[in-house]
Amino acid sequence: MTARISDRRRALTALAGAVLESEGLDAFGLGALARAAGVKTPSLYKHFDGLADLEGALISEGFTALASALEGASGIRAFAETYRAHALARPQLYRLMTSRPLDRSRLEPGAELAAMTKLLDAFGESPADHPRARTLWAWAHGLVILQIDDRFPSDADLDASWEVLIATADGWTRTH
Amino acid sequence: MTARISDRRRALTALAGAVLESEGLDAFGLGALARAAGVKTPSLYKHFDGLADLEGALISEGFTALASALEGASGIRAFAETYRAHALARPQLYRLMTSRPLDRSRLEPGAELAAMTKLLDAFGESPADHPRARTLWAWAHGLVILQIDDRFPSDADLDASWEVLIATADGWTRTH
DNA sequence: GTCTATAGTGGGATAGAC
DNA sequence: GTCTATCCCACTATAGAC
Repeated sequence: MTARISDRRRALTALAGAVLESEGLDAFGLGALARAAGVKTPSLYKHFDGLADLEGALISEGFTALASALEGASGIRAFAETYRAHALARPQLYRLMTSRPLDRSRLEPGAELAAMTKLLDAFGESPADHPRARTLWAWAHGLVILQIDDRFPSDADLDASWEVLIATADGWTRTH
Repeated sequence: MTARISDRRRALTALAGAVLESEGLDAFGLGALARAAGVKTPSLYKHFDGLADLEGALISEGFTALASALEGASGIRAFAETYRAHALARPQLYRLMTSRPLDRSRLEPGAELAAMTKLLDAFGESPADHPRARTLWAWAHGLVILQIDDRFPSDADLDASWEVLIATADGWTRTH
C-alpha cells in the first residue's frame, strides 16, 4: 500500500511502450504519452524526471525483458529464434534500445549487463570466446535491424539468411 | 559554364557532409548547414527543396561513394575491410544512410541499387546466393553500426570479431 | 543568390493553483 | 496528482525586397 506512486510510474511506462509501437519512435515523446494517458504533459513530471528518464525506463524494461526471454533459450537455434522474435515483437522499442546513443546513467543498474551477459554466455564465459559471441550478436542485430528499417527487398528470403547464421554458429559449438 | 547553380549545390552538399560529421546526425539540419556556410537558412531553399532534398543528396552521394569503394575490392577480406573502413570514415553519414526510414523518391535513381548490387555480387549473381550475400551484409552492418553507436565494451577486440566474419565467408567461397 | 521578416509547428520544461 | 498558464527553444518553410 505504500508504493502506489511507483505503480503509477510502472503503468505509465507500460502505456508508453504501447504508444511507442503505435506512433513510431520519431513521433514518440512526452506529448504523445500524455495524449494517450488522457493527461496534460506537465502532469507527467510528477512521475518522470523528463523525457530522458522516461526513455531510460523503457530501455531498462527492454533489456530486462530480453535477458528474461534469453534465459530459457538453450542452443544456437533457440537463441537466434528467441532474439529475432523478441526484437520484431516490439520493433520500435528495439530501435530505441539500439539505434541511438545510450545514456547509461538513466538505466536501471545492471539491466544492460544482464542482457549482454546472456548474449555472451551463449558461447561460454571464457574471454577467448567473446569475439565470436560479439560477432554473432552483431550478425543477429544486423539481420533484425535491417528488416525493421525496411532495407531488404520485399522478396528477400530472410528465413534462409537466418539459417546461414544458425548453421554457422552451430558449426562453432560443435568444434569448440 | 552553364551549370553554375549545380556547382553551388554540390559545394553545399559537400559542406553539409562535413557538418553532419562534426555536429552529429541529431544536430544536423538546415540551420546547421546555413551557419557553417555563413548564410541565412532561407537562402538554402534556392539550392535544395527543403531538408528531405538535402538529406537525399547526402544519402545518394553516400551510396555512390560506397559502390565506388567496393568496385576495387576483390575477395572477402578486401570486401570486408573496405566496407568497414568506408563506414567508419563517415559514421554519421552511415547512420543517416542506414538507421532511418529511407525516402527513395528523394534519391538519385540507381544510387542505392549500385551499392546493393556490389554487395550481392560478392557471392555471384545467382538468386540462390542471395540469402548468403544478404546475411553477410547484415553481419558487416551489425559490426559497424554497433561500434558507431558505442555498444561494444571499450576493451572489445573488434578486429578478432571481423576475422571471424572473414574466415567464415572465405569458407563459403571455397566450397561454393 | 542572398537578405529580412514572418509564420507556423512542435517539443520540453517550470511555477503555482487546486 | 492534475491542472492552467507560460516560457523557451529549435527548426522548417514562405513571401518579397535587394
